[in-house]
Amino acid sequence: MDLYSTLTRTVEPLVTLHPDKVYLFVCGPTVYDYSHLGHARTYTVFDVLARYLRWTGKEVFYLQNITDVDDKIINRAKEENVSQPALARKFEREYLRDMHTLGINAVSYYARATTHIPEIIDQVERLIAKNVAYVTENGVYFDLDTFDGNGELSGQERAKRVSRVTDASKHNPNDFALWKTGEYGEYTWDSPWGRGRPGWHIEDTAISEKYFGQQYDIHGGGLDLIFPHHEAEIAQMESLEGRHPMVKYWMHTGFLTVKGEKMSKSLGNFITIRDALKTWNPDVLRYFILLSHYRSPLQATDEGLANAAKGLDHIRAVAKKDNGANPEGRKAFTDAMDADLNTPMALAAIQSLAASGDIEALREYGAILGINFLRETSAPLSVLHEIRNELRARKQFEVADLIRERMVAAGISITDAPL
RNA sequence: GCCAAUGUGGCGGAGUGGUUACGCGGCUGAUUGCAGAUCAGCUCAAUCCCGGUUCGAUUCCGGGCGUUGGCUCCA
Repeated sequence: MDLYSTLTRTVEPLVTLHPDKVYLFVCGPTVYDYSHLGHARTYTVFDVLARYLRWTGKEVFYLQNITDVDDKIINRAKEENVSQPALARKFEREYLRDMHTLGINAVSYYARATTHIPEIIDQVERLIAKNVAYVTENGVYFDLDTFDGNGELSGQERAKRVSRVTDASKHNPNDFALWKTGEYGEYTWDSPWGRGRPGWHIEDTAISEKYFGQQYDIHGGGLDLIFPHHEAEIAQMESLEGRHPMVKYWMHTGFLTVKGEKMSKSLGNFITIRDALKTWNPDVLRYFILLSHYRSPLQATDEGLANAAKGLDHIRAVAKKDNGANPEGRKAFTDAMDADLNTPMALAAIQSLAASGDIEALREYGAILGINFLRETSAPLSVLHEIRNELRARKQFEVADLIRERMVAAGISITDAPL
């Protein structure tokens, strides 16, 4: 399989550090609010990546962190007059529920920042010992002047203002916090530098180092994390022992936009996953997301979703008779997936598999994409269908139509064959 | 200002140095208790602009313009 890496800006064959094993780390959300369609996109993409790699026979350790200590959480908890842990746990639960609904189930392990404080403190201590970090009265900062590789990922030379904290105690405005001393309510811990809490970037490297070591295969996340977050991760991790690159394949998903603007919590233009699910079912959402390549921008519009719903319906309507394997169609599918996870092309292959009636492939590939391409026929439903057909055969159309009307109202589409 | 992504038909959205997927929509016919769906066929139609390389560029190179984003928390 070939993958595009932001680090080299090219598509390269995936060569993992250990044959047949893939270590995949994806930045999870900060749990201070409901997740929106932008999150749905990113996590659907990596869900499909992990499923596909596993399908090809690789053992995938898919690690995702949950940022549950952060300014946003502190502020939000204060606003809502609840404790930080209560707020974080609540939105973590909601996040996981949304993921479950969307069929996102490939993550091997979710790691909370707050349950890895000893690892974080340990990593900060080692960075200080390496003389790449220094202690001030406000906390511990990373000394960016010691790291030559900064800017390699984002293309920004000598990246400026990595930290949002303007703190006179810093040697350089670019330096970012590893540990912030102070009292921050429930989420404050003792450390060699005084009570406080971790900086944003250090949690990811502490967690990934614990489970993967200092080098691993794929690091994913949204495009918005390249700078400064991922740059900072590289600086931290590669400063420990100088292993370079910390990660060879940096995968970044394109933005989901609404009316031409990026969907984000700060802009307030976001559509939450649960709201979207009121109108569209999870299969349609996944189909819509995979209809465009993961690095392209994707417009969230009702027309686009409706288009996706119709397209998926079409596949299900066509895929009826089992005509056996369609080797060209199968090869087209895997070729597309191998080509930097080209899901739009893979879905084109699905169309031809449906048209030719390769039911087995549709079932198998549907499991990779997390989409059911076959019409569901539960036992009660098929009984209902049988009864309707019997009624139609007896020309009792009034009752048959009533049943159809009710079923459609309940969201179950019906296709009658000619009598 | 610096950095990055992106710019394809009525719409969504791929690939490609020469014949441009796939879907949605549109049209015609078949089929049909009706609706829908399906089947056959059709139409339709696009590669931001200007240069360069080339027999030939939408594709490669250079420049420009537009859009979105990053430089502040963000998937």
